[in-house]
Amino acid sequence: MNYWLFKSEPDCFSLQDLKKKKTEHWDGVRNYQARNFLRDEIEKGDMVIFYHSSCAEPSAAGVAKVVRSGYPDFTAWDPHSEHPDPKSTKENPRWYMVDVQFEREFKNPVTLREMRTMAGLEGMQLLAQGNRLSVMPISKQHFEIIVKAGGKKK
DNA sequence: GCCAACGTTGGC
DNA sequence: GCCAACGTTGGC
Repeated sequence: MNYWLFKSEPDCFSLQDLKKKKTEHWDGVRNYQARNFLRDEIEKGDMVIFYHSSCAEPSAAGVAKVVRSGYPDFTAWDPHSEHPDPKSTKENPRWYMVDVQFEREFKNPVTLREMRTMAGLEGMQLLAQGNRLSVMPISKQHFEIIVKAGGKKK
């Protein structure tokens, strides 16, 4: 089993939105490196840190679980979707997505600011300078440290 | 809103 | 295949 970190802008789609919907497809990723993870490496049963980016307090908000591995992102085919791509077709899909299920909301969201100073998170890709990937791997150790710091919400 | 870091595009 | 121009991300 592998661990991942997914970024989302909470104004767009937050962990609380996922909580309400229970399960949702993680569509709209339009970056090849992230696409390769979604298509080739992320498997059913993998765990995900749900990270809120581009907001007042960027932070790890909770945990989600992958319930369906990579399949074509059909929103790319729809000219009226958020992220249409006319070069992606049903016959030759360019973009992929997975389905995630709500697992846990942290009692205390773990802010980026905190993560930069927390022991044991050295080398985490999220903390690397200029990191822009919206889907990235995270080690089991780093995953567990963040989950522990986040705590359980009743 | 600014801007550094990065990915993508397209002319050559 | 290089690289300048451009667009986007995302923290601050």
